[in-house]
Amino acid sequence: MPERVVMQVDLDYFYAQCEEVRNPSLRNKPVVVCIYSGRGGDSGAVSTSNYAARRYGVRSGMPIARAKQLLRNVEAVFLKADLDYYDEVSRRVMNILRKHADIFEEVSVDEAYLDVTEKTKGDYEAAKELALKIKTEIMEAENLTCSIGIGPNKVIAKMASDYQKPNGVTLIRPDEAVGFIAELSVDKLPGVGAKTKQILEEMGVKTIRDLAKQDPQKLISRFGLKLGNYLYNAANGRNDEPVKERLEPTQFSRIVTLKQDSQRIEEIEKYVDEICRDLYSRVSSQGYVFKSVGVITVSDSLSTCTRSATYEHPLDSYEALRSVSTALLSRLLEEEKIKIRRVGVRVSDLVKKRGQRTLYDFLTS
DNA sequence: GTATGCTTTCGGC
DNA sequence: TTACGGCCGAAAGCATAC
Repeated sequence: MPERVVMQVDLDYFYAQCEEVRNPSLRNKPVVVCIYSGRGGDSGAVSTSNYAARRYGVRSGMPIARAKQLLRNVEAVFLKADLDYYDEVSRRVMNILRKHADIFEEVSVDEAYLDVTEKTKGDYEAAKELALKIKTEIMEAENLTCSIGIGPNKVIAKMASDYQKPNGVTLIRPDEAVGFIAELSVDKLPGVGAKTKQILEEMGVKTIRDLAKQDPQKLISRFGLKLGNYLYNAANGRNDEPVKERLEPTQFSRIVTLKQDSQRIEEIEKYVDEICRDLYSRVSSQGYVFKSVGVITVSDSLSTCTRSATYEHPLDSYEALRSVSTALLSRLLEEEKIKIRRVGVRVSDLVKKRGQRTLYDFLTS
């Protein structure tokens, strides 16, 4: 296969940066974007924060009360996340990115891969020019900065964009890839979290250079065929995962925090009813029915439990979703003697309703 | 034993 | 000192069929 040119674009501290754009007086101050649980006070978690807040140790996922503690002596701003607004900004930015790619893959609200092999004719200098042009265009249209990584595959492009942020451009040519990642810690490799890192550490593997020298059979026996092969190849700068368009969502879910912890099914069912109503209207308005339904619970000790069911024919009404969800919930509550803090419902195995144009139809028309 | 498909958990943002 | 969201996609885990 001829050498590819892959670009990864990451919008910097996205939610907090959107807030700075909407209200420029926030710049220079620590900004913490929060999702409140609805239990009152500071109950909830930090979604993201700007770099001024990060300097004080604020991190995504942290309890809001802890972030307030870290920022107690500072003039900081805490905001409730406005997800609809961020989605709208994201949609406009993705439309800019899409038109510069041969193949475009939207990974999340703030991240995308672009295969630009043909657009650049395989020339890395041209790719760097294109990255600068994209950054300028996003700045002029939305006042947003982003970080861009360019490399011969998705893994190298992602690690390149992580290398210099915020507002960076990092170019790694094919012959530089192995050297660029060699001395980084293994957990810089996408897909290596705390668990894999610890196992590797026990094998005496700390850096990606160490990982690249391992016997691939040994990695496969420890991590399985798929992850073992991935680790071995990625550590050696190789990754053949294609950039591919994601035209349709694969699941929808909605989860809420109860006003207070409960183990009473009648109480929890009230929330499930409401969630099903809301979720069904969202899924239906986007033209989908679904063959799988799952309920998710989070206990008072923050452990997660789920139950799900798959049917041969798609479910296509709120009533069906509610009745399946409550049945799954009662089964879960019988089997697990836990106090529930949060409850949610998920639908997957989506099927497009008849007569609905797919996103693919729309984009290619 | 292996392939397949469904359920549950994990991890990133 | 503690504190704790709402999504998503994909991997891991498990059961079943052959």
